[in-house]
Amino acid sequence: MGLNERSLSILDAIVEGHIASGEPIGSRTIADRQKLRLSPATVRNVMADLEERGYIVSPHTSAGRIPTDKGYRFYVDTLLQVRNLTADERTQIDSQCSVSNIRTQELLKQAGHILSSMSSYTGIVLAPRFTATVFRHIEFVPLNQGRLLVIFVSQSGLVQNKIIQLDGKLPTASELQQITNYLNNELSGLTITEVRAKIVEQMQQEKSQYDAMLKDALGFSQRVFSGDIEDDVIIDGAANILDQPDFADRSSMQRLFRAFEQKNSLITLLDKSQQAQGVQIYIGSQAEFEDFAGCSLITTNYSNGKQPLGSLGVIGPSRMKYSQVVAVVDYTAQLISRALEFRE
Amino acid sequence: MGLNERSLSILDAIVEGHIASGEPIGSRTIADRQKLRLSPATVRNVMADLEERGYIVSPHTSAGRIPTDKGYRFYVDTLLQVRNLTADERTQIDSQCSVSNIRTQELLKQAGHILSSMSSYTGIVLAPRFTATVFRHIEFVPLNQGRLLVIFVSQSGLVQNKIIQLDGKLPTASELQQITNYLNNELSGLTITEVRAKIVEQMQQEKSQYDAMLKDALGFSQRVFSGDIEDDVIIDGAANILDQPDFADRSSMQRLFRAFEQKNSLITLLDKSQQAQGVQIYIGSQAEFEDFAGCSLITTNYSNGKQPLGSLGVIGPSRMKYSQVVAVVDYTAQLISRALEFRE
DNA sequence: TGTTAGCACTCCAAGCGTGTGAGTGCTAAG
DNA sequence: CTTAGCACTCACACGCTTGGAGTGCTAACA
Repeated sequence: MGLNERSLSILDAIVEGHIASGEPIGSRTIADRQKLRLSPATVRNVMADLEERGYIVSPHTSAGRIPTDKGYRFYVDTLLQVRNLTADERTQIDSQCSVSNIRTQELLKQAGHILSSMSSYTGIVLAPRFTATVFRHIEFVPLNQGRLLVIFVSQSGLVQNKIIQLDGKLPTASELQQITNYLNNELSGLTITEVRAKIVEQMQQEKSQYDAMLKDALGFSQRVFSGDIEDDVIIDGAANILDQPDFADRSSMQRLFRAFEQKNSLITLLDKSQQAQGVQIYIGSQAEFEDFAGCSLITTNYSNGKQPLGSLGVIGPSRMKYSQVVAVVDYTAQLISRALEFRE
Repeated sequence: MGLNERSLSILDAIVEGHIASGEPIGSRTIADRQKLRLSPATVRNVMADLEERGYIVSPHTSAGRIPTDKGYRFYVDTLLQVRNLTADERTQIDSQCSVSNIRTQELLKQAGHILSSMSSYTGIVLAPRFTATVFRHIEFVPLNQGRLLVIFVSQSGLVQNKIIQLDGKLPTASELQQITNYLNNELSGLTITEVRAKIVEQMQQEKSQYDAMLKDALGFSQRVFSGDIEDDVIIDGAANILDQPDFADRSSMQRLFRAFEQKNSLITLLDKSQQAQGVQIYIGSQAEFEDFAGCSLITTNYSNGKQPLGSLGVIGPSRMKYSQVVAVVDYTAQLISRALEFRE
């Protein structure tokens, strides 16, 4: 059932050859550059076998073979040799990243830029889920027309804001201050998810029915924390995919750019990879990845040293320089994790 | 020197014909669809004249004529008839825009989406310059590692934040509160530009040398307000330009997408249009617009009823449905202005 | 039995000549 | 000044040919 030594070696040569050149690879090319000296005819026999098993196809009768998605999958799972970054690449990355004294959001943008520029594909970064971050501070600023601006801050310094419309009477400044103090004391140190639970719990307690301030406080905060906060994805270097001959035709470019604008399917994938361990590779038209047919996505998560916060990675053609990109993604994630280590 | 009635009419027909079809327009086509009945030969004479004056060119000997940038310029300045939006289009726009109870940022994103979807080109929105907005509120949240999160809010509810690194002793909570109160009292109602001036002025006064709190307050705020805050441009529907046959070739697509990623040249243009009155049209390789050769930009500013806040518009090929897009841009700006009327 | 040389076959891509149609500029007549 | 007529140009599509790359198959060989 499995592939023998020789088949592996030939499949490897086909995939790497095709990644390097972009052209279909013929039996001759393989026979020439192969350590185990084989004639093209023998290689052809093996290739016919590999084709039957679905690892490679030929675009037409008289062309060489190119890997299928299954072929790529097999390649990254078993044959791929991840190389280390050169010292040069490393310094290049380090110099693009100023870790200290900077907003988390900026840091993540830098990460996106590093990913795209080092890979020459498209860099993507999923910002930390706000619901998973730890509550630090809340602040109310009354605006005009009965609108109330609510600002909340996570332990790491991530800031989110929301405007709520108050219908009834407006609280006075001192009432607002009271509410602020109350919430800051009660909720500090909880994750947003925990905050939500706590609010619901407290609202059900009898006490809240009689204490007007408490009632207001809970009412506000429920409205604040109830809506979903849109997940934030940073995309850098989308234009790079225009350089890829793999997407030269109009329609596939359109498909990709629309997918980038949509973002949802990216979020799903990045979210999944956030929960996983180590570097993940999604290939071609694998499930949940239809919008990105012909692409591969290499991701891993970043953390604050304690828990995963988000994930980052690179999207490029299936015909991708995996060994390099995996190294870049991995290193960038480490860099970002270290930078965030003391923030959350 | 000027063009006579007939030349105008023919130039108009060429531009509109080419906008509608994308093809070069020949003398025959014009002669057929023209009110003033002229033979193709006569039309040809006029066309030769127009070509000599630089309003049109023919891509090759045996093709019709297409407008030059100068031709488009003349067309939009003198010949363009802006049509009104149909009731249908209007409701379509209105339905895409929920004006109330929403963050300014969201509102502007909606505007971008309206612009791109209604024009089927690319919508762009320049968010209000933070420096031009009116200061409302400042808040300090201490983070770990001597980092201080500063949040400031404009009158309209726009929130910006910044992290500053404190080297020396950290202020206590009550000192921070004092500083907060002081700044909120002193600076409220000023624009950020005025705020900057005031800080400098106060720092020069003798008093600030002796009052430690005041010194801290001024020191912090100088650091906060000194850096430039990146102008924010919203781009929606960049993928739409892939539909345009005008940018079918690889290189011009790349050029455009890179320009979108850069943003600076867009900001320059949008900023300029913010200071101007009414709808502005930039065409082709006009000065400051080299990155967008082959494109036109239609913009106008939006306001809060008192002063211009930012600008919005549409980028598309020079061969653009000007009459429709101008109407869309204009209407959208009105919509946004009305929505922001009571916010600032 | 596995490997290899040889051969016929297929198919793409590039090159070339040709015909066609659209559109022009020019000239001479109205 | 306008127009009909005509010769000319050029892009584009079509068909044809050729060359090369690569395949599958078969038969011989170790």
